[in-house]
Amino acid sequence: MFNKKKKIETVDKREQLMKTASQLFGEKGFEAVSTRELAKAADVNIAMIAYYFGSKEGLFKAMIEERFPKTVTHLRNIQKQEGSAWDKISAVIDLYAEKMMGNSTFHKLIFRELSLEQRPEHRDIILAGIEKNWEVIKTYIREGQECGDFKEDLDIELTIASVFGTIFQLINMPCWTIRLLGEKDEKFVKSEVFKVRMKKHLKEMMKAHLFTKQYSEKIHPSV
Amino acid sequence: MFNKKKKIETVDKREQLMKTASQLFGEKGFEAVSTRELAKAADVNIAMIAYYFGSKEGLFKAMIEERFPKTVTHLRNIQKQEGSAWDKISAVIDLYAEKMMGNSTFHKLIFRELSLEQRPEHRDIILAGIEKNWEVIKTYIREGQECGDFKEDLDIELTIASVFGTIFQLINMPCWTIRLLGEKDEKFVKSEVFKVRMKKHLKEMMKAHLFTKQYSEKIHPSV
DNA sequence: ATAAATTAATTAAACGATTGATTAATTTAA
DNA sequence: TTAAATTAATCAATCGTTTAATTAATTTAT
Repeated sequence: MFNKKKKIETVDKREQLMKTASQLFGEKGFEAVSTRELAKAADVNIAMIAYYFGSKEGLFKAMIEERFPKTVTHLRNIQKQEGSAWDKISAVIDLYAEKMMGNSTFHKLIFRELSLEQRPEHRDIILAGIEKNWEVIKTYIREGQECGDFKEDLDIELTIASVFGTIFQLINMPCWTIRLLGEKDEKFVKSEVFKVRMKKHLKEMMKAHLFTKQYSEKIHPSV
Repeated sequence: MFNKKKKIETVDKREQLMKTASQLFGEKGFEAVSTRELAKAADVNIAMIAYYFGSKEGLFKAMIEERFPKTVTHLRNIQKQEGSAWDKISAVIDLYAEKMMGNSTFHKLIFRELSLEQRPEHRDIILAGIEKNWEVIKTYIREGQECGDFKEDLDIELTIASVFGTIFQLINMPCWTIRLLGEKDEKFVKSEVFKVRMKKHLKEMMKAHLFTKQYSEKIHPSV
């Protein structure tokens, strides 16, 4: 055979392991997934974990490092686009709703890792990746304050926590969410209908929270 | 000896196991804590786990069932007290801030369990305990709507998710929170200062979110 | 009330099973 | 031919659980 299967298959099996790990670790937790279960699900020999990643933990670390979404670029692109400060906050909400819903099992993993006191090294990697994003979001909020649209006395950090917390709560605990919403199927939290509803709620809440009374009067004059 | 040591010591060791399990499972996750580590930390023979709870999983289940906070009573007490609908929402925020901050390791455990697909039975126990609380909170929001204080077009369920999500995000991932707030010590998220700040933010955000424009005008007339 | 009998609580040691990791041999690709 | 990739088999260590023996507490019988 003259086809260059080597490189291709190499990448495939390494990638296959990371993909499967992301899925299984996200669903069950790192410790609950054995290397045998993982290798079988990835259709790969168990020794390949050590071959490519050194160990199960090495695979976990590599997975976080390589698959962690590089959101900061998208966030900065929002700045380049025209629009008011609110338009940018609105775009931030859209961006995170899309990102976290599109990769919910991975984000389950990420946030679970942050709630554990097991692997400080992983936490540092994750937080380093997130921290930059906060700064961009803060810029947008301050921009709205400077032009007089947003309130001056906002708790900017906790406002960010509320946006993340809302999405996280809804996405990472599907059983909680469907119970709250009275839905039957857990797949509902992955649906377009739910995504629209979540975005709408977050934007309405943030609008009321961020904008000054004056602005609110201007666009919604009282009867 | 005529002292009734038996019953007393029995309760002690059983209780000691549950207390230690709550702590360790909360910090490290259920699977990451071995029965030996648990028994040693609880200063109890390893066989006592099987003796009192049947198994490690049995201990976990018993711990959730027996230690899960019975919040619904406190929530209903809020109803009995006088005050506006907003006073009740405000009291709900206070209640949950206090409860979740006062027992953060246990709540880490609870919410982590809801994000996993491992033990459906545990999820059902937890959700059954939470569900009743939602209904009470919904009553208070509807009350505010009926008397004209709150907006008519609120997404009540997602509003609840935002309150829970904010607290959860801040409490259950201390490393995330101190990084966001620029603090050094993880103990900050357990401090009184932080608790006050969290309550203040949540109440201000919810005030802006829940109240009608008319009401907002009435108490904060624009210049 | 006291001794004997019974039950409950506790222990150290060991159980088989499974864990993550490694080996040495084999296959594949360059 | 050589290096990389892949395999089945095996490693010691640890896992949750159980055992059989012992101590402590309670009940029963006298």
